[in-house]
Amino acid sequence: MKTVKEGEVRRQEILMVARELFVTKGYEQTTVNDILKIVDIAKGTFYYYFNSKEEVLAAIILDIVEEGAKRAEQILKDKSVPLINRIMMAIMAQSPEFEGSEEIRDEMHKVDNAKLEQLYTRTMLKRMTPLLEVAVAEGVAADLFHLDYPRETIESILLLGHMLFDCNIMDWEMTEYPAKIKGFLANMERMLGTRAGELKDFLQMFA
Amino acid sequence: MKTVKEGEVRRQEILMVARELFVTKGYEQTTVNDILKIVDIAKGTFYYYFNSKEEVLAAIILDIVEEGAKRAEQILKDKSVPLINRIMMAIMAQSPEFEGSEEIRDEMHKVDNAKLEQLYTRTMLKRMTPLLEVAVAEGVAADLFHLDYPRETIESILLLGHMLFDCNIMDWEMTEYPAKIKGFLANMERMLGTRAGELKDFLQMFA
DNA sequence: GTCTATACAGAGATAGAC
DNA sequence: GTCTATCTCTGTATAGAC
Repeated sequence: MKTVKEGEVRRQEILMVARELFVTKGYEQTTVNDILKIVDIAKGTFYYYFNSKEEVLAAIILDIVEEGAKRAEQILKDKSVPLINRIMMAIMAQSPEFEGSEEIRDEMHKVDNAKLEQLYTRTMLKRMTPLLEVAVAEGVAADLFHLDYPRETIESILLLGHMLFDCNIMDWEMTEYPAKIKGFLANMERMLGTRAGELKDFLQMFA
Repeated sequence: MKTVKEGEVRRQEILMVARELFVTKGYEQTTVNDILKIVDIAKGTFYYYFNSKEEVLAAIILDIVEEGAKRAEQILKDKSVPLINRIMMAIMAQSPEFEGSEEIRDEMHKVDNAKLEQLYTRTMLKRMTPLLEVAVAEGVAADLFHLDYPRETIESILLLGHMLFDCNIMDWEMTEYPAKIKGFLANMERMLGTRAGELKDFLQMFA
């Protein structure tokens, strides 16, 4: 049966279904046929809209990163919160939550999804670095931060935060996380060149 | 034509050929049939030795990481060199060189090899962390380093060094590298809690 | 234990008709 | 825009030779 739809509608349908499947079954475990069955289209239609399964992945990741960046942006502009806390919260909030469901995020990283992870890291760094550059510049101007390589430091912090909050690259036990988070915060402080302990109230959340 | 070889010999043959192909053509672009043609065996033989193409990849990466760790170990035990320099050199030397050929390493990262990269990172961290833990403990005992989360800090340094020296995750221009390396060194110093400038002679190499 | 040969299911991707 | 048919590749599973 042939049902014709307007291009953008069809495209969004494919993206929605694919995202749901990638996130629940994993990227590699999801076949193009799985997607076809649910969207109820033929293979040729799929490849009319996307050149490859990977292109679908890239589009989805762009959406996910954009959603995270929007949350981070909101947090960073609330000047009533101390700067260093805003930065930390922005990094945490940027992590994909998928409508608040933690279970789905866990699924995302349980499975073997090297491609998804790598593409996500790359895209996220590109999108988030400029946001944090502004925030760090604010801290430098206010004499809160003291550092010589802001751009490199931001990239490092984002990368480490990603490994910590989003990534399955280290197979840590739940019990190890408090130490990992405290270590991350301590090193973030040192790299930014803040007076030590500036983040103390934050640290107590993980004590 | 049937040539019988002792198991370990055949296994090594497959690994050698696969490594060459993965590195020159990329993991995804290399088919099992490519390997078969060169080793001159049947498909059944390949799957007699390995359960999957990915299992071959894991074996190769284990070898590569082991070679890097051996180089790092050598460097770390030469007590005539200042500790912080040894650590920096070990991190650089650990990076896969494949018999000294930089071209091949470039190939390795040019292609789309998420699985190879991720598995490498994981394996490398597992192997290298204990080595650096010893070195950092040496520094702490000598009152050179001052840090509260040695393990987390080592993981961070290795991860960042990997991103810098081995990884194609950031698409940096050649001209950006000096700043990236200097930034990395500065942050490494800060995380380890050395007196600033301890690495100054090292930094001049990239000035 | 080691190897060949081959057939086959299911994956991603393409070509061309409508 | 959509479809069907077809291609290549991975990986499984044979049956059997030495």
